[in-house]
Amino acid sequence: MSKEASELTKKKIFDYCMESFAENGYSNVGIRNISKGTGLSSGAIYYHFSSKNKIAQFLYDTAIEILLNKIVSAVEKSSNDREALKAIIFTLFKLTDEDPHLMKYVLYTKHKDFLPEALPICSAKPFEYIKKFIKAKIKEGVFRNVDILIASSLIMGPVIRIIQLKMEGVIKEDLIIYTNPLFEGISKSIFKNNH
Amino acid sequence: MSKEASELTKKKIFDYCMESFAENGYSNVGIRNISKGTGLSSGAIYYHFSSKNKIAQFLYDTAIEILLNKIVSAVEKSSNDREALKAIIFTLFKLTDEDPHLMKYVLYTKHKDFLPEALPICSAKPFEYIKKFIKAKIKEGVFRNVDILIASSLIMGPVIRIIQLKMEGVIKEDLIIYTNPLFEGISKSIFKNNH
DNA sequence: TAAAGCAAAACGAACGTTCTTTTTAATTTT
DNA sequence: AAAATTAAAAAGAACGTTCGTTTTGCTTTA
Repeated sequence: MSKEASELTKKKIFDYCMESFAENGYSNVGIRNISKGTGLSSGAIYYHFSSKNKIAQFLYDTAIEILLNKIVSAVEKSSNDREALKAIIFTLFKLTDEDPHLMKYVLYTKHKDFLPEALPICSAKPFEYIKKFIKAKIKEGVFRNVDILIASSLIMGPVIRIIQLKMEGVIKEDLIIYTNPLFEGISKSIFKNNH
Repeated sequence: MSKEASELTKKKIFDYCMESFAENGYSNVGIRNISKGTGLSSGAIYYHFSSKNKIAQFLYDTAIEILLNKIVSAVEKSSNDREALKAIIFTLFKLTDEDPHLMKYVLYTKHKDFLPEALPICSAKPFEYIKKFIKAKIKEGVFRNVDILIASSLIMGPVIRIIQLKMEGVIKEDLIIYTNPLFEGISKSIFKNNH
């Protein structure tokens, strides 16, 4: 069988599990369920992944990497501090709109329950990157001089909250429309100069 | 057998399950585990609760009620708007310090995974109460006139974020020490007049 | 024709739950 | 007051089912 076909079935497993783990929870998704959902046999699944848990790990690692890349490139494209912060918010909202399952799996899942050695999500690379960004802006005197935990909570708290409201079905619309109003609110709490 | 003794064993099951469900996740806690943890037999457990799921429901309902009572009484004791908001934050932080398992079970659990008809936590009574409070303050012109979703995210987002950081082990200290600095930050984003 | 890809059946362990039996404590009877 | 009765409480084995995983064997492709 061709290598592309093999990669295709692997992708099929990936996609279905991302959606199903996110929507139904890891423990509620069995191999037989994945089998039915992908149209593959359990043997085929175990040919591509050595265990159910390894699928979850792979999903996690991949999702974290995607998220990190998007955030880094969003920040690097920005030409000033306010733009950078807004870009972070926009990127997270946009990704939630475009790939809700991925975002749900990353931000709305207790990975510790089935990935014992996974870092708490706030300590994962994307959020460590944001934390570093915030730290730098405090040091530069752009953000108010408050405890880093306070600062990152004031900034990321509302963002993550909005995303969770979307995931819980409270918000129906695309999240990107909330970028500006939320940014305005966050700005007032964290920027030293609100010109 | 005495009624008090019966209530005591029920409490024993309650306490162990609250802790164990919160720390290990509902699916990872079996009846045999509860049996071992409480020193009771599975028969004894099923004598007091008709199913494992019913235990989880009971925990949820009880926790929600405790939370609601604390928040309502905190708000009602306050003599002005700023005090009221600070009291909400303080109450949530204090409860997290005093009963981390309860708070973890309420705020850090995907109840939908095992309680199919549970409301999303943000739509549960305590948070609906807070939402009403925020709505009223917007109407009164105390808070800025922004979308209610934005307002509640700006206010509760950072609070919940701090609580989650504590639950993930990132924060070691008691949360109540963060009440004032966080309140100051949130104030700037939401109050019309920051005197 | 060897290897890769997959299907299907089967395995043992663990699950939630049920069942029967025993223990315990309070109440009633003598 | 002691003995008998009753019902609640708890124990623990057993049940059927589902779980993740393994095994075996058949296709299909390089």
